[in-house]
Amino acid sequence: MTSTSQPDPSGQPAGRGGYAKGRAKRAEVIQATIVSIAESGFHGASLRDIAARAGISHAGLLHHFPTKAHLLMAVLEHRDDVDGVDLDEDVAQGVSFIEAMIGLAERNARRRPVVEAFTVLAAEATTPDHPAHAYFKIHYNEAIASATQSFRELKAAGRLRPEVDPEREGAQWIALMDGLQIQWLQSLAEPDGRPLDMAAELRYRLDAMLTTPSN
Amino acid sequence: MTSTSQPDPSGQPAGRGGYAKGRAKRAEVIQATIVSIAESGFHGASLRDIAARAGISHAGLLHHFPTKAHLLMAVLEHRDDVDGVDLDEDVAQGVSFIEAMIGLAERNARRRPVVEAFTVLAAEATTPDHPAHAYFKIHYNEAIASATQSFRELKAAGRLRPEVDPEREGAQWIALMDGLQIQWLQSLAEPDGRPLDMAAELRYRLDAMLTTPSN
DNA sequence: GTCTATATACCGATAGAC
DNA sequence: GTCTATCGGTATATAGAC
Repeated sequence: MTSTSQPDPSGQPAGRGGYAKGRAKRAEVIQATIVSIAESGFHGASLRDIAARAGISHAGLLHHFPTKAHLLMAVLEHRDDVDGVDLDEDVAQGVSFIEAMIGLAERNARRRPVVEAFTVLAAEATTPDHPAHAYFKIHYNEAIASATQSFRELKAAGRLRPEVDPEREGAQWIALMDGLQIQWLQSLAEPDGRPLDMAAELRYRLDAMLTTPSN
Repeated sequence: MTSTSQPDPSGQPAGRGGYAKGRAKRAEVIQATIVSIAESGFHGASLRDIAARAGISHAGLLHHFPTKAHLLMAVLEHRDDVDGVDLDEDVAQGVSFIEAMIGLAERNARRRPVVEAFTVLAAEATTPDHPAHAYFKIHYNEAIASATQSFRELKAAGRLRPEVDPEREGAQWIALMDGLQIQWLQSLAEPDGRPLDMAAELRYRLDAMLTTPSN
């Protein structure tokens, strides 16, 4: 045979693992969308700009994602998949959700466009008619619930100082992460001085609540 | 951070009480801009929508503010003036900056569009080429510096627990305020359940750091 | 100070060729 | 699967009448 690893150029099912080219282009478009939203927000990002970054026309993009809102949802779902894998891995190893969130902050410090995009989207999506509003409502409810539950467990294990209230700390932990992301992004825009260390800030906050140091 | 009075923004010397109508219309436009940015962000807000809310045409609006960016700057400066008056008042009465920020959170809970607009602007403006980028860089540096200094003073007065680090708490205090604003806005979009009490959350956080209850 | 009318550019989305 | 061409709409900004 001639070329060995030709992944179905015709765009047909091909039984097991078809649509390789289509899925690769979709992934490229999703990455381009994250960068564009990071720079301009959802309203400001244009399909033409995103398509150009992905190396296709904007009509070609709309073949993969029928509307701009569909594209946005694909970005959000993709992020859930990526983060979910890492968090599940940590939790499977017995790491508490709170500790896993510090790990997430560490990984985020290596993915600036993702943080930029989600920071602006979370702010935009507080308006009820934003296409990502429902997503962030669920996303935040779950994150706060998980953090709260984690603090409850730490409290039950006697690892939290007596005056610490798990019911408040869950929401405040998520709020702190969001606020630190804004400051981290701003610190990257300042040429002098080193960037904010989000994970170190979170570690400090957690240690301040623990009866014994975390590490 | 100019907390003093505006020297006639219309550009001409008001002399003996001139330009009253122009200034009133400018104020109306600024309020309309806040609402529009709150709903759509800066990129998504349109001059036609803003002008319609203020009861003029978009060309009439551009008579007062030559470009969209000029309009944005006017909004930011106006907010500095309004908040500056309240904060200066508190500080003049001997209230610490941290306590004054809790008061600000209380007032913000009665100004949803302002919080919406500034939450989305702060996120958008982390990109260096956003027209509000320079403003927020200064704004955050000042806010963090003031909060840090306030924590230093509390520490020196022996009112902070020994393990509390004033150098970290200033930035974390501002981060917490930002994150709570996002959650407060989201809580307003949920018909069930009562809204998040930002001031109560901050009071809890402060009390957790103090050797003696704050109030 | 505000308007109508317009210039110029870009938007999201569709149609149809290949 | 991707393209070119195009539709209908809206964007910021300007020109000039009143």
